[in-house]
Amino acid sequence: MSRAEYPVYLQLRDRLWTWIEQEQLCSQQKLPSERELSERFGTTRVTIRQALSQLEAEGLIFRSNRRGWYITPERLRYDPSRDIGFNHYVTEQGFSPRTETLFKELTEMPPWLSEITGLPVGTPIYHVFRRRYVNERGLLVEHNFINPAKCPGLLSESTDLSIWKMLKEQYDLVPDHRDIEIYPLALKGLEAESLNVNQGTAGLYIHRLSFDQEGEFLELDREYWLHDALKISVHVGSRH
Amino acid sequence: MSRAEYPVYLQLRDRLWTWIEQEQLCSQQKLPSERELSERFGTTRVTIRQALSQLEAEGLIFRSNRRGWYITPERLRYDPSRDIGFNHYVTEQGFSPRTETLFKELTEMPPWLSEITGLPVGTPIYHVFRRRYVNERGLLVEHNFINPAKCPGLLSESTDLSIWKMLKEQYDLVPDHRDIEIYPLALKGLEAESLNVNQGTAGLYIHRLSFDQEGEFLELDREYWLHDALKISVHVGSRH
DNA sequence: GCTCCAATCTGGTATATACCAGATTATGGA
DNA sequence: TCCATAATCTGGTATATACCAGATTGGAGC
Repeated sequence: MSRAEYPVYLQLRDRLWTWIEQEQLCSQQKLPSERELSERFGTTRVTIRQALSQLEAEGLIFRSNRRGWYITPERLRYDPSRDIGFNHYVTEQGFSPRTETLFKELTEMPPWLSEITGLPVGTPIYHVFRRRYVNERGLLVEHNFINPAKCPGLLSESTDLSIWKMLKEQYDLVPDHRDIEIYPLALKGLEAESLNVNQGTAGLYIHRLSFDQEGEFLELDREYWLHDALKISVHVGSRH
Repeated sequence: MSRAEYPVYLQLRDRLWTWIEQEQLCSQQKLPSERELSERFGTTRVTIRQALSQLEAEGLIFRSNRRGWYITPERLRYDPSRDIGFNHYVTEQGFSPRTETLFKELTEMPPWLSEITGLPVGTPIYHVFRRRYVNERGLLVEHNFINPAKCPGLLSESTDLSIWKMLKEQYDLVPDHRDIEIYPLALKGLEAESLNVNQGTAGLYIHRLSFDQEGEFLELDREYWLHDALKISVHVGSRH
C-alpha cells in the first residue's frame, strides 16, 4: 500500500497532525505515550519517534524530558529593539510570566567579553543568570553582564523582575544604542540543562549589547530561547 | 570504559569534533562516509548518525542530500532592516553570491496576503521565487510579492539581481517603513526541495513587509534560510 | 574525446529488540 | 494522614540488519 511517493514517517506525521486536530488537543496538553502511539498507528516506536521529531521541528509539539510529548503553545511575540520588560510584554499578550534567578555574582571580565566591550580583562562585572517562564513552561535562559561602575549595589536588589526597569528607575540609566545579534543554534551544556531539554535541541540565540550616551558599556544580554517559543517582530522606519 | 556520565553519541560528537580540528578540515570540505566513520570510531552507523546530527544541529557540519557530510562555512552577517542588496553584502564579506530565479509570474492576491496588505483578494500581484547561493551553496529561497500598481513591467526585467535596487532606480520606489518578523521553523515542502535538504531541516524564516510613503503596500519578502547559514546583526539607536 | 549506461557508493528509511534513567504512581507502614 | 520506598511508566540510548533511491564513477562503445 502507498508506494514510493512518500516515506512512512512523513505519512505518520500527517496522520498524527490530523489526529491531533480531530482530538482538539490544545496548548500544553499531553499526547499518548510513544508505545501507545506506535501501536495505534501500526508501526514501531523507532518510526513513530521519527514522526514525532518531525512535528517537534515544525513546532507543533514539544517534549518534556522523560515525561512525554505536549502540544506547543502559540509563539510569544518579542521585539528585542524595544526597552520593555519581559513581564510587561508577556502579560500584554495574555500570558503569565515568571522569572527565576539561578545565580548572580560579582566576577571578573573574561577575555571574550573584554573583546566586545573594550574594557580590560579582569574589570569587575555583574553576572546574572536567569530562567524565564511563560505559563509555567521555561522558554529561555538569559545571561546578563552588567557594568557595576554604572550601577553599584545592583546585586542586592531582586533580579526576578526587569533589570532594564531597575537600571532606569534606580540608576537613571537608559541604553543609547545597542548591537543586536540573532541566530539559530543548538542548545547544549548549561543552557540545555537549565531548560530541561536534550543536548542539541534547536534554539534561538539573541545577543544585545548596550551602551549609554557616553558610548560606555552598560550591559550585555545573552538569551537562549527554545526554537518554537517566540516570533521576533520589529517595526522599522518612520511613522506608525 | 567511561561510565554513566555521558552517552556514547555525545562522546562520539566530541571525538568527531576533535578529529575534524586535527585534520584541519575547513569550509565545505567533505567528511568520510558514515560507514567509514562508524568503523573508524568503533561503533554502528546508527550511532554515528546520531553524533553527526548533533554536530549538524550545532552548525559545524551540514549534509548535502545523499552526497555526504561537509564542513559548514562561517555564517553570513545580515541586517534585514537595511536596504542593501544580497549581492552587495555578500561580496562585502568576501564571499561570492549567486541568484537563480526559479519562477516569476503575475497572479492574483490570495486571502492570506490580502489580510496582511489590506488590498482585496484577487488584486493582481507579482510573485517571484528565487534561490540564493553563497560560494555555490544554496543558503535560502525567497518569495517576493510585489505590488504591480507601483512598478508595471517589472517582470520583463531580470530578477537575478537586487529587486530593491531595481525598484529604486527604475521606479523611484523606496520603502518608508516595514514590519519584520523572524522565527525558527522547519523547512518543508517546496522550500526544502528547492534547497535540496530533507523535510524538517531546521531553518530561519524572515518576513519583510514594506510600505511606501503613502502607507501603501509595496512588497512582501518571505525568506527561508538554512539555520546554520546566517547571523542577523542589527544596530539600533543613535550614533555610530 | 565524447556519450551513455551499468556498477557502485552515499545517505535515507524501516524494523526488531534490548536495556537505562529519570518521573510518576502505587503501596504499605508508621 | 503522611512519608518513604518500591513498582511502573516514560522517553533516551544503543546495536544489528535490511533494503531503497539518488549521486557519482568507471568503463564500453562510438
